[in-house]
Amino acid sequence: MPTTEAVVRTNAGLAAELRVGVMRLRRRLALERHPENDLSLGQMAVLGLLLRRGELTIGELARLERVQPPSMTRTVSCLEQLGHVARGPHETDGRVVVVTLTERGREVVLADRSRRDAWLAVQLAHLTPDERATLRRAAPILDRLSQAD
Amino acid sequence: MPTTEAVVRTNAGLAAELRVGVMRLRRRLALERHPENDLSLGQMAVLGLLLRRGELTIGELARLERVQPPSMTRTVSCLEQLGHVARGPHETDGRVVVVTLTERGREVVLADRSRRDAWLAVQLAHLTPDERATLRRAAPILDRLSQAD
DNA sequence: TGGGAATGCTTAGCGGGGCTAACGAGTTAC
DNA sequence: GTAACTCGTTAGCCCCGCTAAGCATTCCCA
Repeated sequence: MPTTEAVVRTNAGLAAELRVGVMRLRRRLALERHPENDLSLGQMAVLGLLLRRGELTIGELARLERVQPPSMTRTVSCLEQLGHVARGPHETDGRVVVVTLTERGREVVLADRSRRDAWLAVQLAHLTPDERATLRRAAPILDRLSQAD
Repeated sequence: MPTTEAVVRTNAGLAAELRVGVMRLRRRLALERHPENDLSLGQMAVLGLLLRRGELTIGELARLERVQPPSMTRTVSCLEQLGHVARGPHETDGRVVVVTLTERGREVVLADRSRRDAWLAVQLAHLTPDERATLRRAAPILDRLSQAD
């Protein structure tokens, strides 16, 4: 029976470990919803993108989150119903829908994010500086991996 | 507008980056289902546990995956229907259900895992040795984070 | 300039997989 | 013997991926 350390020395072993770790951590993060807020992980991600990059189309949001358009349509519709986001027409292209953050959405995402990340930030504070440094380097790599073909 | 690097210097910023990265990578990994196999991420995780640790009860599986019992009941039922797993009685405690890997389940999980992790392993091979080393160190930290309260 | 191809979004519907609430069967403690 | 607890299940909710198919709109080209 190989130990975890030995298994992780191969790429396949590292792949398996990463898969399980990523899966479990996401599950844990999804759980961290405050009763008073009703933003899901996917909604958070979209509001975060709009906050950082200004208005975006449905298609751009879908590509950035690596999701199929129908999935993004649904998320945006939900956010629109909540009043956090507004749909608008494109200046020149009648097919395109432009999504913008409403003022209320801006407030909500900032407040919500700080609450939501509070749990994880606390856990991070319990790690050693070395471990935090590892995660700092790992985070962008994970994101890049998710964008690979 | 702060750059990503600056944001990640704080624990809250790192938390946000990790959240997004983990979310996206899990999505990407869940997508990597081969048409010929019908094992989902959750099913893989359970079969992997049984492969490594032998027979386990529903409750043990739920605790190990950090899932509520009803969720594990459903996953195990599905695996049982597929013939990859068998439910059995506990020796002394009539309440407990013991789950074991069938011979077929054993074969399937090994074949499936290698196919499933193939994509990720290829991506890992494209990274620099330094980046791979970072992920090797990060993987167990992610898993530990997922187990925190 | 008219018409087919391409593009952007939506609708409909499927499935995985989390959760809580409530309950029955079995066990334990008193 | 009975009350309290524990394990697993059922029922039902929600999130959030996906594909297939359809409707506008735009683009391109004969």
